[in-house]
Amino acid sequence: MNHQATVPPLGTFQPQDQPSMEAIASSAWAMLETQVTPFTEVMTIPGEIFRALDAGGKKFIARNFMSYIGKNVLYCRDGTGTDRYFLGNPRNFLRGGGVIVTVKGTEPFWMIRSNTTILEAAAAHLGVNVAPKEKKIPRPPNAYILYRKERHNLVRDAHPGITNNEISQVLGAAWNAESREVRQKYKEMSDKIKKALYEQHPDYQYRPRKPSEKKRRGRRTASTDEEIEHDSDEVAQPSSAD
DNA sequence: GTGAATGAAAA
DNA sequence: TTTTCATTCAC
Repeated sequence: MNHQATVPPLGTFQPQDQPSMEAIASSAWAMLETQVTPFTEVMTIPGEIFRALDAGGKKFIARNFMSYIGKNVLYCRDGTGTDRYFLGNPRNFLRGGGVIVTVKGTEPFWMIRSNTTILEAAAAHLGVNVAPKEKKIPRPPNAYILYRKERHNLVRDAHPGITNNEISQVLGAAWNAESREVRQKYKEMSDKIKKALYEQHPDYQYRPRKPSEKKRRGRRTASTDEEIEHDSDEVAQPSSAD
């Protein structure tokens, strides 16, 4: 408001109202220690407190906790949205679909695997924007698909109640019975469409998913009887249970 | 999500 | 050689 003519003593100013780092660390530990029970494996640290700690303070807290659980510990930011950090053995972060994400130059953070991709989570962690993922470009239709598409409605109207599967059977037979010229005509159409697609999307590339990751379209063949490879992404979740 | 046909492209 | 997927939409 108004500036008084108060003159602070020169050269003698000291931030008396600033608690020392040691004081912060020890009071932080005093508070966190209340979480410790004989079964505690992971400690939760409010973001505010975590940030008030410097490297030495964090080390101090970590050592104290280590002496309790007798295991190495790791700081991990909660990547699921809550402003808090976890401190515990890495194993405890890897259960129930949890993963530890590390981004070069930053502290690791923990998150539960969900619809959010690791890249998106990492971007959020860094407060950085990620280029919106480009929409998937559909495969160009082949000659038969074009043929079927063109006649689909005709067959429909001519056969009330007919199913799409039956339409496929009808048009599949019709296609095979079609003259070479006619089939060639559709082939050229599909080639034109394909060519146009490659001009619009020079980088386009057909990328079928691996033998079904999720939506396996049942194809049963002698060689399909093998057991499907299991995704063994071991992940963990901050859990004291063991 | 699956099925039912055909065929291109990839693994 | 085997698998996905592009079209369609009832189931």
